[in-house]
Amino acid sequence: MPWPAASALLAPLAPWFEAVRRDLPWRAPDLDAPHPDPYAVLVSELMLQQTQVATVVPYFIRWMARFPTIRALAEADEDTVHKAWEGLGYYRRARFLKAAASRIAAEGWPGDLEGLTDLPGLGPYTGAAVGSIAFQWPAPALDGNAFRVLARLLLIEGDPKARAAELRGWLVPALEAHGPSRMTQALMELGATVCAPTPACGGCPLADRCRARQADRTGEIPPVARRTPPKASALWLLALEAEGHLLLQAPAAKGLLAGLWRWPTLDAETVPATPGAPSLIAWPGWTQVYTHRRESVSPLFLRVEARFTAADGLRWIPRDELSALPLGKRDQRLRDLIATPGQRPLEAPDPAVLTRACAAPSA
DNA sequence: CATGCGTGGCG
DNA sequence: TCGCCAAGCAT
Repeated sequence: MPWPAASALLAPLAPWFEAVRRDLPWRAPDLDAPHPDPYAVLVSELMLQQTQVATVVPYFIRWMARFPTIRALAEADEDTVHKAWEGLGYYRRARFLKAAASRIAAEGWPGDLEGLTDLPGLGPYTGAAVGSIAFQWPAPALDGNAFRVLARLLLIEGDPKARAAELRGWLVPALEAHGPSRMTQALMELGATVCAPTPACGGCPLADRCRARQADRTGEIPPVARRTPPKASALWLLALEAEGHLLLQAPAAKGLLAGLWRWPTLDAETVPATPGAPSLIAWPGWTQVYTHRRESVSPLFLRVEARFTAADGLRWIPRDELSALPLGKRDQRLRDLIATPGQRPLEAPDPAVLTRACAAPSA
């Protein structure tokens, strides 16, 4: 069955959004004008990738105070940028955002959708979101929310992302009729608050025309994708102190927690626990969960007499400079622990083994 | 194109 | 406790 015209089908979304929309710090009051600060839209959209609104709000406010303009961000150093992103996750977004700011500072804002999508960290969704919300271009932005709403409304079988191009073309007249910024945000807001994975159809402005609802199939549209189970590992997380300095691993260029400083880790499989361990302080461990990994973390604190020549990638950091370094949640947790008294462990690795593992190979 | 990338909240 | 997932993107 062919789809009805988008402009008429989605018309109830516009007044609904005007009535329910939240006053978020990146939103402009006037939905019909270009946004007064496209940079604010860019920042918010990068932060909102795979991240919920409530989590983003405080980060956005601090970020805009710290880097108020494209130029301020373009000129910032990488540790500062990561520090402002610390705890938000998916840290390469921070590097992409800085790289995008550098390009915009040098070349100005792109003049079309393709130019936006070519910026680092901007794909089909984010490019269209910035284009429609910041510049009022009729570029449909399809995120997970929008795909779910449209899949149900139009009763699309299978993965709606496979029909993204078709859906975007279908949506353009609706954006032109009701306003690109208004329609883009309304579609996502509906998916986030009403047409959620478990829908609340009673509050939906499109309930009377929703094909999935008419077929009583909202529970199975769209289908949920299977995901690969996380890999499990176990490690010692080591805070090693000497002469008022702590041993940290410098940021990696790619991979998990790239761009962040980390405590040295030792594979718990290769460094067996030994009873005693008199000079160590340990705390009860915890399970650290990432998207594709589960780490069983055992935090340790070891003081040694003198700084030794550290292994490649490890650096001695003065204790009072530690708080300025960006760390992931796992490493923040040990940073917090060493500020408080600990307990002697019953089981821990041999301190000599830990020290040796962090030292440069002797000549 | 399947996989990797963080974290917090929810049922 | 645990699995699911949230305004995706790059490789």
